[in-house]
Amino acid sequence: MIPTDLIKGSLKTIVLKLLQENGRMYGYEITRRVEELTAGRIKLTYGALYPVLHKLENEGVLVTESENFNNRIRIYYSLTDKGHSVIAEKIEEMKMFIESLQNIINPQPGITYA
Amino acid sequence: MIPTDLIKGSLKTIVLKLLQENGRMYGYEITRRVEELTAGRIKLTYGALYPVLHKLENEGVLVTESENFNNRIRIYYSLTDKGHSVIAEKIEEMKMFIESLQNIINPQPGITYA
DNA sequence: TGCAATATATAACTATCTTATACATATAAC
DNA sequence: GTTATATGTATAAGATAGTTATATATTGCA
Repeated sequence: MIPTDLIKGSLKTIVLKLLQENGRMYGYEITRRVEELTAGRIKLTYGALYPVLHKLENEGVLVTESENFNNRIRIYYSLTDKGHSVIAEKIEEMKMFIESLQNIINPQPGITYA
Repeated sequence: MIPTDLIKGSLKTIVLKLLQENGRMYGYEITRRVEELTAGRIKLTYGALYPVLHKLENEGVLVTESENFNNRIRIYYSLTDKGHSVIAEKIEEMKMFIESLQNIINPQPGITYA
């Protein structure tokens, strides 16, 4: 398991990226998918996820549609136009972050950035 | 520039990794080296760095030696035995973290973990 | 003489997540 | 039948870890 400290700052980017890939998803589904994609190494907690989803909705990054499935409510989230540009930016930041971390943990002489 | 939120949780690992690579370093030098290795994309703040160094020293992960250079005090930090095993562990976590992030931001069908 | 770089330090504040808790249904196992 | 597990959303209290601002002091360059 990856310690939560490491994951903290990436939560928003992870959520938005999944919505970009999948069109729309509900909260529970997002946690499932993250576990799947990371072989169980990243488990989002609901106490973190739902407040973030609500916040992103309030910021106009996400919109919701409520649906009923088997007598259970599902609240689907999807990206707004603003959301699409936000995630595009966050992905760039994430790539730079990963590249930077790799330069630190696996230093190679002569490595250069574009 | 990479937003600080993303970097937050990685601070300890970054610091310890540099000490593992370089034997011993002082605080100011660490921030310089991180900027160098990341093309200025990661800038550690002293308000974060020094408290972390002190904490790691208190935990027995680091030891210090004070030296005088040009009438300026330099406090060199280096890993203890405990520090060496701590960073080894943290590097493994960091690698899993990076791998996980890559699976999320760059999803490929059929990707599997070892 | 003034500014940038070098060098360490801490306190107040803020953001963000964890942990615990709450509520509610469906389904499989026993 | 009833118990456990999975599904599904939600929030409040507390902890953690960082940012921002500030302090102190020397060197070297313009």
